[in-house]
Amino acid sequence: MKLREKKAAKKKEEILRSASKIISRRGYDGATMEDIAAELLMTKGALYYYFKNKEELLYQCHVLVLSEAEEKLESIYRENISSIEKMRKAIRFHIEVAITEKETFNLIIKPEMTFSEKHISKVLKQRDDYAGVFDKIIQEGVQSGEFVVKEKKMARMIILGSMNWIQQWYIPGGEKGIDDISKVYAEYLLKMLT
Amino acid sequence: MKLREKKAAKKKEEILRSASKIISRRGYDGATMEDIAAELLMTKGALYYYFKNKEELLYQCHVLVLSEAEEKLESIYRENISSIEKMRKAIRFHIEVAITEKETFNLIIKPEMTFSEKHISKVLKQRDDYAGVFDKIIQEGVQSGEFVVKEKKMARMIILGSMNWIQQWYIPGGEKGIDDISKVYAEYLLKMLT
Amino acid sequence: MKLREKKAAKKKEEILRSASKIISRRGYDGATMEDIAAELLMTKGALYYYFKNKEELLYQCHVLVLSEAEEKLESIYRENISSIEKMRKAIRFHIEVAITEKETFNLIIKPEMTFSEKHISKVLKQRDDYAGVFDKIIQEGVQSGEFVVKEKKMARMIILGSMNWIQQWYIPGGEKGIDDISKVYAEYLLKMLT
Amino acid sequence: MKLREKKAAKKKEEILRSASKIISRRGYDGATMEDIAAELLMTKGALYYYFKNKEELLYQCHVLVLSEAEEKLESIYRENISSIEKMRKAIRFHIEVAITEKETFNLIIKPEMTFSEKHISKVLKQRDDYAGVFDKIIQEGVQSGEFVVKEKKMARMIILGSMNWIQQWYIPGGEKGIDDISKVYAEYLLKMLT
DNA sequence: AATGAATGAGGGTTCATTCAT
DNA sequence: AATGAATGAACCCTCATTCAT
Repeated sequence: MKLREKKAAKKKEEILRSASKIISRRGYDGATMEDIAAELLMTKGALYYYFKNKEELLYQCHVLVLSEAEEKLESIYRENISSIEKMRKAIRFHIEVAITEKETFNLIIKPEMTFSEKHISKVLKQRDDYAGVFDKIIQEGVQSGEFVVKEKKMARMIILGSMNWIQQWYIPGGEKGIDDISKVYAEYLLKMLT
Repeated sequence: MKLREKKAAKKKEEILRSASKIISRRGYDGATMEDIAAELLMTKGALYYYFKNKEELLYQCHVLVLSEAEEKLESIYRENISSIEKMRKAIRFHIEVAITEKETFNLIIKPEMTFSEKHISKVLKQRDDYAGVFDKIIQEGVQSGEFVVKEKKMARMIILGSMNWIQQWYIPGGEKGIDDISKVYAEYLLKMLT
Repeated sequence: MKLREKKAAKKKEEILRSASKIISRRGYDGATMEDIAAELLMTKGALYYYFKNKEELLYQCHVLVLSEAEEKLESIYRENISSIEKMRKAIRFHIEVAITEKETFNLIIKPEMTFSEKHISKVLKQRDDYAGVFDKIIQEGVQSGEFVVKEKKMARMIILGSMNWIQQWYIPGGEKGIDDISKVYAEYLLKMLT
Repeated sequence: MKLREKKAAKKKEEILRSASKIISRRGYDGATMEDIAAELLMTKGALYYYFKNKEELLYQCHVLVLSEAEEKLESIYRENISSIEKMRKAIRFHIEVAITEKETFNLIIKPEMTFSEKHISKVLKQRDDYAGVFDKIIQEGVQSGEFVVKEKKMARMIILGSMNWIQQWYIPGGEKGIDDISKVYAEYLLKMLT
């Protein structure tokens, strides 16, 4: 029983990983169920054994990717370091995820166009939760006097927005590596906050 | 003949304006040729008289929107004001365009997914040209001593990225208007540059 | 204009005739849009130019067939003959339709299983209207003293039901022709009414 | 072994009862093997242990339902009462079955559309056998002078057809109950025979 | 005796595209 | 310069059926 379920759960996750890869490569509309299945050496029909339909599959992708990321982010928030250091780590982490898992992170963009009413609110909630960790870091920094920010939400938007944009121009193996980018972004964005 | 051509050109532009509205409302895949035609009280077939295919139509949208925007941006750059003021104006302008013409500006995101190889390089070139104006302002500001920026390209990326992200959360008629947003963004981003 | 429209209307009717043929041959679920299109030497897609979807196509079949039949039935009712004679003619007509156009008449059976809520009420209404003509004839016959019927609705149900069942066993070119059947049915059913 | 077989037979019958319920509720095409299995708290696959395929399952439904009905009908025929009374009872019984077990009785309609050549002749034979009991009652009644019928087959067709049609309009819990309907039908149909 | 998992053939539907008129 | 009509490819999804376990 337990074994079976575990196997099924593993398969589901496997599918989700593949799916998010394809989806971000081709876009939500561009990624066909056939594509996703092919990547997994399955047939279309098999996907429907695990997921009710395309939207459900996509939604689960979103849940998987974002909850993992949020967890990691929270752990950074709980570390016993200065707010500046937390923000630096958070920036570094987010950029890494946004780039190396570009595939899955793209799902976050334009969710209204992808999700039906049934899921949209939950999707937005999860996004807010994730962004909320950045808010908490900023808030903490302001209270400790490390940051000087009046419009905290706006600041957070600027930080996240600028990082999410990286995917647009980042070229793997290009001149600048993730490390370089992270350092500069952290430096400049922290300059804005302090 | 000349008249004919002018008439056609006008019609073409009319189509492009409508098209970009629809496309950004529904997304590139979501917008059907039928939708676009309907908005113009035309039939699908007529569009093909003016444009070879959907991609061509989209490409022309991109050209139209971006060249207009670049022109305006250049005119700001040529104004006889400080670099800080130019940047403030540029930020204000870009945000305004990105929001009020969100419709058309969305075309800029993820061009590789939409355009075939035939157009992609030209599209990217135009984007670079547009971004180049920001580079020029930064460069000028650094030379004049107004800005202190070592990684100029990165700084520009942060500026543009953060602004382009606004569409993701901006709600027309919401708490914050474009003016408010522009002011805060300009303040914070300039804080980063100076 | 008028010409165009007429042409389209003709085509629509053509499609409906073919469709009802196929549908009754294979059943509603068994009849694929491909089958229907093939019969008309069209492609599937073309059908969707004329009809929104399969249900709409089917619904229009129903409307076409039943309104024609009702009209004819009404004309029998308006003839200047005895109620007995009217009933005899109506029986004869209905049997003929039910047999020779078996294809289309089968649509009437089990409409709840075929039509969605959107159409079901209209479909049932039309069926009632058609049956209503039989009611009128019975009513008239009772008033004129030709018929002796207390449960008029039931009598009508028996009459229509028995006739609709003919399709189940009738074999074209078999021992009994439509004429024979009609005569016997009329005789026996009238015996019930008088 | 014997026990095993008995157990299997019991299970088979259980399945058939459930199946006919589902099938008639949703129609033959509408009822999926999954639906049928679910009603029995089984999985799809298990059905295939007992029945070769869907058609076989349906065929066995038909056999079960009809042979039970025929048996009962025969017992009515063997009762020591007048032909009129037998017919009245037969009518009453058939209506009851057709309504309360509407689920299973629908299988009888349009068998050609459901069964392949392999089964069709046997299905039709069984239907004929069932109808044959009505024939016998009519025949007996004619010989005893109770009925006056020349076209006996036709008369039987009218009787059965009118009754089978009841499902089309009968609404459980409606104005008329089975008792009422049976009485009127018996009265009118007997009027036709006598 | 039964299950979970997978397959594969189709079915309805949408749409960019074409073309005669 | 534009339209109505049609095509065809692709897509999402369903389901009877199979099979290893």
